Amino acid sequence: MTVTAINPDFPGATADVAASPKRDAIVGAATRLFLESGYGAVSMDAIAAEAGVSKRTVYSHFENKETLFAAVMSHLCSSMGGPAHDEGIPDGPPEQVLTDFGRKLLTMLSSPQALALYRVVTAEAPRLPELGAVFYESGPKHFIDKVATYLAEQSRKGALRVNEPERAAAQFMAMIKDPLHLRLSLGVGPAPKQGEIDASVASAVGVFLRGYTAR
Amino acid sequence: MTVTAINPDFPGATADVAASPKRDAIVGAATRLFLESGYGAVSMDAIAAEAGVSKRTVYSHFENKETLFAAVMSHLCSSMGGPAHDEGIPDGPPEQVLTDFGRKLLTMLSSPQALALYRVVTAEAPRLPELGAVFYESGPKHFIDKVATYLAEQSRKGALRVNEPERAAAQFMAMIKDPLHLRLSLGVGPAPKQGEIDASVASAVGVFLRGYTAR
DNA sequence: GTCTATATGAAGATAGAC
DNA sequence: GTCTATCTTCATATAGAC
Repeated sequence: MTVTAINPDFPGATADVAASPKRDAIVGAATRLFLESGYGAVSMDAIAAEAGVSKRTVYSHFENKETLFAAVMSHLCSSMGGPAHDEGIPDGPPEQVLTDFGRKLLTMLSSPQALALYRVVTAEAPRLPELGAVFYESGPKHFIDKVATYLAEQSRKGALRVNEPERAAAQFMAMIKDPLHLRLSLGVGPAPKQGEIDASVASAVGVFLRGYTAR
Repeated sequence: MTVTAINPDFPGATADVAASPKRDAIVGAATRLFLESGYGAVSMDAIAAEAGVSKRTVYSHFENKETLFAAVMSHLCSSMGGPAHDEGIPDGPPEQVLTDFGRKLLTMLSSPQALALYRVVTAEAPRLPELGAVFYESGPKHFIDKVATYLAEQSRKGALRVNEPERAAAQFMAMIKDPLHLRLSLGVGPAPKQGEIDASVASAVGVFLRGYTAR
């Protein structure tokens, strides 16, 4: 699913038309700098320097800073999650499937890139409402829908008892994500070790399954 | 618990010394503007105008913009949560107590003020690590600790079966908070109605209790 | 398309009078 | 302590040559 499909009016959502090397360099440089320091703290001078082009070149490709930012965010949102974004959730026993999915998800969300994107989007969402919406749809909502579909199917099979698949999926994602992600997004504590991720996921999956297992 | 008690080194954490009317006006104006637009987008001119004083007066009370920001954030963190901040969790049956606590918490977290504070802190945390830490301790961690204490006590009484109270408390908070808060913090969707909050809390409490009830 | 150089405006911070 | 007026810096955006 492309961002364009979600909202064609979001600036920068129009497809990456001609693959220009300098344009790519500009977008790449802007991506690094925006994720590192946020929108306001990055100057067009810095972007030009990081990209190895002149400032005039930046302005020949993008009307202004806002447009460039929108293009960068749009691209990041659509490519977020990497391979996991397009993979479906396989059929299988809930404990194994949810544990596997939860580990992948939490590992991804704990990455410095994902945290930086989340921070920037959260910060700029009030100013750019479309940005928040696009991020939510292509990120959290996208994964919630996948889990909800899986839960509904398992419920149909009798493996689980889930009356509101979307709400249950959001609760699952919350328990997987929030305890660690909240700390990390505030910069509290070090990067998590694999064992920490595994333990958090295992506990969350346990609570969730006890809460939603048919009896 | 004051911010000073958490980290005396956090700039602005020193107690509100002399109650000066103009100083209060400046802090009040800065609070409104920072919460509304974030750190970078607010100018010292705007703060002075909003406070009804000259810019020179602002600088006579605060060394620079950073210091003023730290003072505002410090004050907000310590007063966050309103009355609920200092109340303990009463003893009582888990379903009723957790539902009541969850409603209060989610209502507070859904308020425009709390959302604005969360956005600003998240955005500036990478630049000001102490800010993220102070917010986490006086906000999320503070409430997690309360819940953990309650859960441990109920576990001791045999009403619940909780081996890791802190982890369980974080999971509870996550299910209460995240589904709605994530959307709101990204500016997706309208302000929640009371019924929406109640339904979300009721569902989360149900899952949590089924996951942690002794059997 | 790309560069060097520059115009324009805003924001943080200060000078000096009262 | 407080004000008006100003300085300095820097970021967005543009001009004009190649």
